[in-house]
Amino acid sequence: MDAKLPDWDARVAAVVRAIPRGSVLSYGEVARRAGRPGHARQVARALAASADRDLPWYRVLRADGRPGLAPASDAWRTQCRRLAEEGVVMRAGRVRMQRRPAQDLDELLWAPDRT
DNA sequence: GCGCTGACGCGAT
DNA sequence: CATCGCGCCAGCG
Repeated sequence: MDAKLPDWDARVAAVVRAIPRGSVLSYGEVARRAGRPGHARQVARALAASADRDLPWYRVLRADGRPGLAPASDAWRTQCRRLAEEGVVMRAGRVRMQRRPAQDLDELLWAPDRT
């Protein structure tokens, strides 16, 4: 019904804050946990829009394990540094993360959101 | 109101 | 593995 979900940003923030120290999540995974499978881009936008400094946004990476920011950019370096501080190991500019064990294609296509 | 853009994802090449 | 291309969706000219 109401597709506006004014608390979307808040939800994303909550999910991100819940990421344990030294661990990471992909944008897509965050979107899923926030109740909107497939909305990875909106997660990115939410993070970019958020002015919350305490938000561990750096624990959110792309599905391929690379930071979503422009390589060598200011924020990019910050992200790598903070991750390193938490013991997250990066290899060739990307974090080793296990790719999601492809669930049923059906579910992927229908992607019902659970509010 | 329309079209471009982007802190994405994934199969195909 | 590294790249490319296309699909998605909401925010913003």
